[in-house]
Amino acid sequence: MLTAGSAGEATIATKKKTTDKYRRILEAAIKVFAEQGFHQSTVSQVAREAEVADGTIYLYFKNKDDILVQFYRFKTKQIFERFREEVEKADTAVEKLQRLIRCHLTEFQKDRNMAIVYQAETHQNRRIGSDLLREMSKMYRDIISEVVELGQEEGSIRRDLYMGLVKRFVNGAVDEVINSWIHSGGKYDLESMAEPLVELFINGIGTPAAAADESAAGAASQMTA
Amino acid sequence: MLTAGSAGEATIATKKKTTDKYRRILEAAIKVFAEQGFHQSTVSQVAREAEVADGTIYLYFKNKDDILVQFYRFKTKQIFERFREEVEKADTAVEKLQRLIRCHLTEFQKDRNMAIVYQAETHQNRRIGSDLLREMSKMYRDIISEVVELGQEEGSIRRDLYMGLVKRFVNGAVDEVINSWIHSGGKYDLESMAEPLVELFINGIGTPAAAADESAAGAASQMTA
Amino acid sequence: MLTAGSAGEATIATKKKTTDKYRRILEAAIKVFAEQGFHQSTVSQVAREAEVADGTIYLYFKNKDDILVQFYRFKTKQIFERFREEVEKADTAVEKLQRLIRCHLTEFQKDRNMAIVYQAETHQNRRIGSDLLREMSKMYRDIISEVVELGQEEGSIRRDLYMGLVKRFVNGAVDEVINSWIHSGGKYDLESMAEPLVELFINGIGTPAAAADESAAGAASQMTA
Amino acid sequence: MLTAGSAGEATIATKKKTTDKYRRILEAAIKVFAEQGFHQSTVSQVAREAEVADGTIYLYFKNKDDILVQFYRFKTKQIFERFREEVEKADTAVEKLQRLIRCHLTEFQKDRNMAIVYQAETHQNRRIGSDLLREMSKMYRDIISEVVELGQEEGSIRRDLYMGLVKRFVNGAVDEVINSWIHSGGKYDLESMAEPLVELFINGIGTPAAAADESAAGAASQMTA
DNA sequence: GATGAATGAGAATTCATTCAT
DNA sequence: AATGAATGAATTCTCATTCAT
Repeated sequence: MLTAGSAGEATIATKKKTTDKYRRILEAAIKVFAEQGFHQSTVSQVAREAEVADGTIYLYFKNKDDILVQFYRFKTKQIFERFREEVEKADTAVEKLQRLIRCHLTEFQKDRNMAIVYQAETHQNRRIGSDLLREMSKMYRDIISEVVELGQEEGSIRRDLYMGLVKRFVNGAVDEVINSWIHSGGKYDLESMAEPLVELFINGIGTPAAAADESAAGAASQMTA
Repeated sequence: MLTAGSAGEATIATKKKTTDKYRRILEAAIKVFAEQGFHQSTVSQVAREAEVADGTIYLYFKNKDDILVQFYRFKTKQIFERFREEVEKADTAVEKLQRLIRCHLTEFQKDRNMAIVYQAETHQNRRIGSDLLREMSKMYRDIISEVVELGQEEGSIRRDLYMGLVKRFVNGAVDEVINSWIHSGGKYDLESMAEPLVELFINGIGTPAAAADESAAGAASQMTA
Repeated sequence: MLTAGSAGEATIATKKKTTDKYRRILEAAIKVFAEQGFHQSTVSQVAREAEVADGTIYLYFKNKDDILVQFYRFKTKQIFERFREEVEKADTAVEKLQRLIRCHLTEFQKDRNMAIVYQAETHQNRRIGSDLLREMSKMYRDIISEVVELGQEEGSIRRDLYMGLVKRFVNGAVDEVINSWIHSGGKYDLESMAEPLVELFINGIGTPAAAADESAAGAASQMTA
Repeated sequence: MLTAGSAGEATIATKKKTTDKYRRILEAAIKVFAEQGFHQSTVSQVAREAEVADGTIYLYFKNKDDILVQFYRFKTKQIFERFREEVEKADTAVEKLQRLIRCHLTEFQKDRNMAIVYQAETHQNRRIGSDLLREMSKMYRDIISEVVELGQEEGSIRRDLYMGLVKRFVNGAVDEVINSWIHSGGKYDLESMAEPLVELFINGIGTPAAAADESAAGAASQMTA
């Protein structure tokens, strides 16, 4: 999970060892943070879990906060790269959306510790610089935009949508599904929620008949900003 | 906001003063926590903001955590009572849903500090006993259930819905809308998001045509558990 | 136990009530101190036990330490008056000694809380001014001196004794017997230890034969200062 | 005094330093506690006296109480080992008793701070687990038992003795002699009290004549349990 | 690079004492 | 005299961070 894929598979032994230790610390940190929460965790606990000395951590990270920031930055980048890959595999908007959501759920299901820390920090917006948060938000929005715009061209997605709201609508629902899964102790299969969730995004909870009625009133009040 | 409505509107002067100080501390705490985060805030800062001595806080709260717990417990109760009231004012399911969402957004818009602390804790699930969190989740689910079931009877809401997912779908989207508003610095009007959001819940983002296509495939994969 | 016998049975109602409260606080304090130790006890606990307000305590006592000092001063005086009375009732030295020891044990057995606090403070020599402690030590020594001197005149007590040592010898043994009793939970009868203890003081643990041998060597090394 | 003899005389420099610091803290603590009393002393004062940082203390001791407990446990063990050694050096009961008492007094005279803290805690029975206290009491009793039983076989010590009482009799007297010495400011020679004290234990304060009279009455009331 | 002992600033909490009512 | 809410100084303990080895 935390493989620094882009780090270029260091060729020198020393470098390799170094990277190893970096990864070991990061993974240990996520485990400890997931179990106890960031504030309740101590640098010593992370060091013990990583089987390094306390001081060693400061050779790889500026300070305790930096562990979280580096994790978050790396993970965000990694996840969005995966998202892009997945979305590109499909042709239609609906299929793209489905792949996006499934990928999102699958990635978080694969590593529950990561999921816990990632979700907690996303909603904490303090330690993680708000720049990073904004950037992340934008990346998500860009993906959604692309998909929605494609759907609009295809005729499968409505044209009267406020993109900012659609992004929050999708992102919020997925996040909540993940949070519920975390709180449940990760007992059920998260990935299987992808399809029904997308179906809700597309069709909503209303009946077609009601939708027809609603559309008259609703469309009028639509935000278009 | 933080008026302990049920505390019995103390008639004696002494009692009144006591309640006053309790409220002053609670309000100060929420302000400080909102600005700096719970962990970054010190009891001394709260005391200074409330203009009381550090020790005074411990006359009203068991410890630092207890401030948050009492706030959360009280606020949750208060909010859900408001939700119930609002929902009952309307007759149709769609109207009920609209009132619920609008009320939710309005309440949080009214007090940004409260909103910040409340949202952060809801996604923190450490300090706040998970019992309280579960209970809160259930309350939300119950309200949604009622509305959805009414809609199903009316014929305005689909019958093939997995209630657990619908709850997360709605709750998640609303939460994300609130979070975005908080991060934006509370600059725009939150309440105005209610209508378009509900419209999305009802109709989804798909076009009726696409919905017709999708329903064939989608309905088959619907969770009904 | 804590009746201020010498206070003169106040004749005015107000005065009586006042004295009552003073006694109530003192008794409550001894109970609380005995159960938890002086430092572990709080003024509030004493107030609660005495059923008065915290502030009331400061109308009768200068501060927390003063409660202990007043108790100790009063109790010491009371005890030594009793000791004197008892000693005077007998004619022979041995009988006087027996009455003294029995009285000592009986008084402490009568009120275990008092015993606990008294013994602890006697060996603490910090809070209690060392003046008081010295005075107490002197009183004990004076009583012992009298008895021993009488015995020497009678011919029942040896003449080659260093009084300071005899006082410690007797006082130490009695104290230890009381301490053991306290630690045992006050389960057995303390008073019944008086007679065998005095018998030990008088005869020692050696056999007469050995004593004869020993006396030759022992007497030579006797302190006479 | 506080040398952790059994700690294995660390051979590595690092280890040595560690042990050094442990001892430095312990010695500083005893000094500070002796001067001000345990409760009146602060961890900071101990740290200052030991010339270490406050936090360093917590590397070697679980908490403030633990300093006292470790001191007491170690000292108790050390003292009783010395007692045993001394007792074994002599052949007759009287000589053994003399060596025991002299050793007891000598050890406490050697280190007045230790003596103050040790005596205070022995009579405090709160912080020090009562298990430890009971164990200590038992050790003392065992030594006394051995000596007394030997004396009974030799014919130098009376057979009609209640061992529990004899132990308190001896222990109490010695303790009181030490306490008096402490309160006097440690001015005179404590060791010199050993011989006259033992002489008192053996022969008592009565004259042989009186003893003869007394024995008739006394023996009858002797506890034999 | 790696270590881990040492540091000391900082935080929560307690509680004796005061004082307005 | 009595109250008890309020105070704030004082204390213990934690833990991120440093640095000599």
